[in-house]
Amino acid sequence: MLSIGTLSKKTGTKVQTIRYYEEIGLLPRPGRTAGGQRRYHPHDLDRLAFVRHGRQLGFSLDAIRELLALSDQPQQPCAAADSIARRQLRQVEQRIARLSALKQELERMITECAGENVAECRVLEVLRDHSECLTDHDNIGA
Amino acid sequence: MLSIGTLSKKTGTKVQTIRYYEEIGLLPRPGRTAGGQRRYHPHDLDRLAFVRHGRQLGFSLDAIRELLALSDQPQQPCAAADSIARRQLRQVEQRIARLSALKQELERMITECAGENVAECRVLEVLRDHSECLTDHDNIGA
DNA sequence: GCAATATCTTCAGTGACTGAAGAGAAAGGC
DNA sequence: GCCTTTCTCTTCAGTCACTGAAGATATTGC
Repeated sequence: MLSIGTLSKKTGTKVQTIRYYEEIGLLPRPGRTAGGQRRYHPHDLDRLAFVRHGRQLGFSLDAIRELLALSDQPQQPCAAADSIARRQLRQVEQRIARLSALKQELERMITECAGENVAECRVLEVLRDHSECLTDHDNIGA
Repeated sequence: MLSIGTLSKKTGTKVQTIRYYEEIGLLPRPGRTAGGQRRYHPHDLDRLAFVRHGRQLGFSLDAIRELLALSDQPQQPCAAADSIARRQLRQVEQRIARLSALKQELERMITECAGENVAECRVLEVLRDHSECLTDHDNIGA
């Protein structure tokens, strides 16, 4: 039986985060001691590690919820898990593409900065200049 | 004199977002019609475009606030703007590095997925397997 | 038995918006 | 001038994924 602090240390998850996952139903409600403290099975540690690993891979908690539901039914075909992962991969690729464009623009701003005073500063000029504006006006999510 | 809707269309910013920027002091409080509707100067349009462009480059609103303050004082040396941009560049590079690692791991998950049923699904296996866990336990921010 | 540490609940806050409700203002057409 | 449609107003709550703090109680180690 593991305390919440032990789970926290073993997974690198803050105690409050573990309680938060419980609250939103990602982790089952654990048993309690006579005094009301949570006590976990090793099984719960695995589940939490799964969640954290998914987060580190950039999955949303909703996606992780789906993946957990899949992994609870081992007879299902794995196409669903595959498609979740592919969706995630596409999102990651999009973010990389967008960030690479930003990187280029930032580098250009910096290298072209004359270093004199703000009036000629390339950094501010780029931000001011509407014509160089990136044209996609939807998500920023950088 | 421009209505908030015109600003919204010209910059691709939602009306509520413009009001939000006003509320947090990024945009000055505009004049009002007799009926209480906001009316903007072209000057305000430029400022909003500056903000939005900064956001698209991944600057936080706080960073943009600093940049705006700099651009309001054109006699200052531009070292400050430069250092904000460099900081931003470093952050962007870090995000790209992290996302590239995620991309690799996701690709590996997907290509190795046998496609049979969940029990052998590589996607879920990777998430379950603690030993393959990325070792940095701090920020996720993907 | 006591002190130190861990855990409890509850609430509020973060960043950067977004959405909705319900009411009033402006604009265009006739 | 009136009517309808569209715009805008304020206010409040919600999003995501946590994070922090206050004040009280439990457990652990010595």
